[in-house]
Amino acid sequence: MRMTKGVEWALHTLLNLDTVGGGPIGGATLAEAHGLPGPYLVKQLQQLTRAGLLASVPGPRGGFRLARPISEITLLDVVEAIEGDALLFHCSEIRCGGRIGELAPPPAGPCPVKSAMRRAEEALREALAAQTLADVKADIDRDPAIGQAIRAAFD
Amino acid sequence: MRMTKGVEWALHTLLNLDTVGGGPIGGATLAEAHGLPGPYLVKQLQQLTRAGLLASVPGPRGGFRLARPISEITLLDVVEAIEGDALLFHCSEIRCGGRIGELAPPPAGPCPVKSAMRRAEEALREALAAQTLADVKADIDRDPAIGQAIRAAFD
DNA sequence: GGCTTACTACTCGGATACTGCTTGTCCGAGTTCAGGGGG
DNA sequence: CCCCCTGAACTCGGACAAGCAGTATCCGAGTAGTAAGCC
Repeated sequence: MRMTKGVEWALHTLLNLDTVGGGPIGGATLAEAHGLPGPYLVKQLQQLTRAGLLASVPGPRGGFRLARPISEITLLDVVEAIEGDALLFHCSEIRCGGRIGELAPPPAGPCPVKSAMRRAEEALREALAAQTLADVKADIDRDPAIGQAIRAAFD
Repeated sequence: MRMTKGVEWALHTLLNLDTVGGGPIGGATLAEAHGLPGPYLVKQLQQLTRAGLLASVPGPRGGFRLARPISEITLLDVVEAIEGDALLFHCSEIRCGGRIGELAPPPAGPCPVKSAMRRAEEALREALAAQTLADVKADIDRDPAIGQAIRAAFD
């Protein structure tokens, strides 16, 4: 039950793109800003592009730019873009296997264990969807020096 | 971001132990009930024992029994026992690495990205802690045939 | 007949292989920009 | 002097290895029950 590093990388990179603004920025440049392995970060950014969070422009002077303002990007959008839409708890329906499955017909309703876990998982998704990247950036901007350093790193 | 199968196995096994009641039940018997690989299920049950949810008794006629009533076992207890207490989102503090880290001193406060993710994760933990195994069992017992089949499988 | 004792069978417990996913890297297709040549 | 064309360099995109955690399995340590032997 561990989240991929790509989520952290994507979040910071999206925030950097908003802080710097302007035209597209190359994947290598974005990676150097945080000391990340360039090609692998690009792999994650491609998933963000497929999810519609980023737009990629090829060729020289190309790179990635935000597809929409960060106030319209939630944490859930980023997590789902990187991690996929696979659920946290996958029910294997083991209640229908083994001796219990042989002795009783498959129950009609959904698995109560699955339902209970699904409720908890829904709480996570709601909490992720309730926060946008703009909220996070407002927290970062309490210290103006940080935004200044980020802009300087991309010159 | 996928939960271990062991969580599902542990939840069903704990519920079975409560349904059957009585003395300890061997790991192999518990595994056959759901058609699970026996030795591996025992490995998970050992973690539940270490967490204080189960009590193990060695020797013939031994096995595992509940260490406390399921009304005092939450979903969070089970998840933490199996998955460990590692957080879902691990912050690598990449904001302090690369060019940004070279240009600016390490920020004082906690990473806002980490804080935002931590809030969402806390919502998950609260939702897991709010549900006990007794709640799940009450849902299962709506169909009396299921409990009957479970008890029959352990005869 | 009752008690002690040794044995056996069954249990948990940890140490040991195997598989799939995360992580990391590389090379190729496509596009823009720049420079040179022609009109 | 302006326009067109060709070349090159830089970008993204997907295909290709390495490391690690989850998955599955096995064998050893320990204990209770049992049966035999002795008093």
